[in-house]
Amino acid sequence: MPELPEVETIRRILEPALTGKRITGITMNKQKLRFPFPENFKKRLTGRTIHCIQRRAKYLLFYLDTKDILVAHLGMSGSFRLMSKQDLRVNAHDHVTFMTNTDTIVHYNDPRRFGFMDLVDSRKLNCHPMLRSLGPEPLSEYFNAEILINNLAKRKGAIKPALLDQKLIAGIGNIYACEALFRARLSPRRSAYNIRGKRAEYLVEAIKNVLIEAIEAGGATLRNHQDPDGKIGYFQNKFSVYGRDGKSCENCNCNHGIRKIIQSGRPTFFCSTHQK
DNA sequence: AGTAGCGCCTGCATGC
DNA sequence: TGCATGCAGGCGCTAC
Repeated sequence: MPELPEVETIRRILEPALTGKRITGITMNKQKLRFPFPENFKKRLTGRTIHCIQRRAKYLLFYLDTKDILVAHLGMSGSFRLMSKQDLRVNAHDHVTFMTNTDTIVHYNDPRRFGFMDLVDSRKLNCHPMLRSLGPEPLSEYFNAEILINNLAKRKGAIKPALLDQKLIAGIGNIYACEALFRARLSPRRSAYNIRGKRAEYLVEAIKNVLIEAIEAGGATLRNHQDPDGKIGYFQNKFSVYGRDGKSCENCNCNHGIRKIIQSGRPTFFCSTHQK
């Protein structure tokens, strides 16, 4: 599923359901997802208690009572599903199942297997290859106009692909890049280094606001994905541009409406009248 | 050194 | 109906 708001939504559902619970068994029916599972995956997790669940960018971090952290990334199609033991049913693409010392079990489902799981020593979390070059968390105080301007200064290309670069800002994906640029009234084709001063301030505000609103809505649900508790988010109903090509722009009376273009091989949706 | 393109996978919508 | 094609919320690797 997952951009930052969707991963945060999942975290908020899993945390109360799993905190303090002990993993009593693990079932896996694939050797690897995107990458092989780490050595002794089952052994290192079985018997461990989950202390808390945090998030960094689009990664879920399960802190255990050992020094290990279970790092999980959902790729394009990963999801978690909470169930009780009496309803235990394995669906297609349930690749990992966690049993606990309570009635709670968790399935990790991922049809495309672009996600992955790893175990990392908590003291070395920031050295993990997938985490060490991540840029600032957009909802933290460390993400502000000054930082954004700095990070964009050396970028030659357009702003929209730059927003997808996790080294510059962590957690934004294709939907929220499009939505944030619409809110900031900035063209996705504008040069990244050209965003300074007020424009950078508007963009920072737009990014923070769209992410916060999406989290409050329980994330966006596309293609029948479900949250761990079986519910769906509804932010997809509040998209201003994503997937709305050919429709009219809510903020102007232009004739062209919302357009779809391809940037760096990925679709971008915008209104060329509203966004400059 | 920064950036575009490709590949990894499956499921779904579309069009013939 | 059946099949081929294109497309999808991510990201690392490669080649320029």
